[in-house]
Amino acid sequence: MSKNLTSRSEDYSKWYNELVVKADLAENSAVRGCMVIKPYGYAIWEKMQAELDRMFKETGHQNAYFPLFVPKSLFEAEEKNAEGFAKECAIVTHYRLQNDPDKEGKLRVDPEAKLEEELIVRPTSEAIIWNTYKGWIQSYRDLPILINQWANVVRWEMRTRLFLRTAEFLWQEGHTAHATREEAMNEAELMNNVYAEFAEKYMAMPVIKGLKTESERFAGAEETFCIEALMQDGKALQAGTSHFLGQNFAKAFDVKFTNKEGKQDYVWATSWGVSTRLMGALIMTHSDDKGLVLPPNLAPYHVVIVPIHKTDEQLEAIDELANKLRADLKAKGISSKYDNRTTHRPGAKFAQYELQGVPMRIAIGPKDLENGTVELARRDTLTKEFVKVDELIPKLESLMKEIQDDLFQKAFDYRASHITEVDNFEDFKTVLEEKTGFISAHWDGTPETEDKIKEITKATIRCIPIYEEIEAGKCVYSGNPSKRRVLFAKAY
RNA sequence: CGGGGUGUAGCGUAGCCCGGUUAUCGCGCCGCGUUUGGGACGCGGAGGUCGCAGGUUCGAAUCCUGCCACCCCGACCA
Repeated sequence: MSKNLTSRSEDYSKWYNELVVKADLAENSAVRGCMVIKPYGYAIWEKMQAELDRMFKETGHQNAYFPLFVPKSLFEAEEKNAEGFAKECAIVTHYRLQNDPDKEGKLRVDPEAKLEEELIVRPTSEAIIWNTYKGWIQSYRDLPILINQWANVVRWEMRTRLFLRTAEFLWQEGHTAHATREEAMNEAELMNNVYAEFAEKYMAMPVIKGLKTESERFAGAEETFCIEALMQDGKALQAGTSHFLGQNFAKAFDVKFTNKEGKQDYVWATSWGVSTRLMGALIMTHSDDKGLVLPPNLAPYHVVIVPIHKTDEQLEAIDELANKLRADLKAKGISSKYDNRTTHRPGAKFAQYELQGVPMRIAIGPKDLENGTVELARRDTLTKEFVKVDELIPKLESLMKEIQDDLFQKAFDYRASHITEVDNFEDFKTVLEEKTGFISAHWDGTPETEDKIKEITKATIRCIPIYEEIEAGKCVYSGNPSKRRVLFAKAY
């Protein structure tokens, strides 16, 4: 089933609307490709943030915050980085409005209020952060600096896609400074591993850890680690990146330190980030035709309880049982919601919580009160069973883990069946079109071949997998010698 | 920015080619009643700058021009 996030069909627009709406401001609005994230969608992001933040802190990082605006002179300091982002920047040129003398009741930009120097709305924060680090670092004793920032950034993309590429997005960006090349490289790989662990353990989304080729690398980086995931429609998605920046930014911002030998050296840098794109990844990895399917580890609530009743007395009795169950669940760390609205019928509620992807659902009706049971349904398999009230809590505890594991396994099996080894270009094209997914093929290592393949097939090298057996062969396109296979795919 | 498409109520739409009563239908919304183990039903009701601006015409959702927005395909990208 295709899980195209940008589809406008009624079914899909219904569940995107549950999470998010496109920014829809006044007519003539130039707000383009931005998102309003609704409370339920934001709650999922908050769960992601909480787990990532914990993982960052466990690996020795601290949070800080840097300005939204980057003076143009700072922005352009690191040439490659500036060049990479130049085409997609929002720029502040004025700081004041005034009444328009020609149009009653309208405002215009005050031409007198032009800024001396334009401000770039950050598309990423390396420049402003490294300009700040300059003042913080003199000695190897000041290193390492291990800082993360939660922020919004703006990239004026030519074409936006809901969640995957919005003009403004929320993310975290880590920016670290180190005394040695080796330490910085280790940091970059460490954080890529943190991302991979988060993706697999919390999002139940299997990822491939790898390195980007030179042409896919972050602007200003010497090496880019990444995690690549495969969506249900067979397209690849870059889910996170971690960059070894070498001394590029230190040189651009003149950040030197005195090392143990008393000599001056430039600082070594990394940066790494994941964004609200991960919500798109989550949706496209697990959702089905009924809506979202959330892994328990990221669901805003794990269980929803729906009463079914005819009389007020029955509802009271169900309320009592539900509240007792909720207290027991809370004690076990399982979060729940009790929906005893009388304005909606049970069937409507069932459909709504399926749309929201709540992992487990309990329905309690008069028959259950008689029998001492409840009806338990799981979202991922859409199966239902009756469970004795006494056995419910341990059952839910084990189901939490089971659903989490099953979701991962299902996604893993799908991906495993969509990594295809290919040894000639005809097969390459056929597999790409008909089977989709990742293609593992030999590549001669040149950007020219990479470009050519992209031009012909629209497939790009998603990554050079890190943990894979090395095997020599011949390039699938040029026939030249190849040291190893790399992963190609069509990507979002 | 190039190629294609679409804009009609909160959402999804008919009507447009071939101009002509009060702009169609479904969902949703409001009221009353009956209902409640998978998206309830009946009756009544509210809700519209037909994307915007200009033009043609006795008359424009419909034809013409310009603009804007969105979607798909490129280029760009997390």
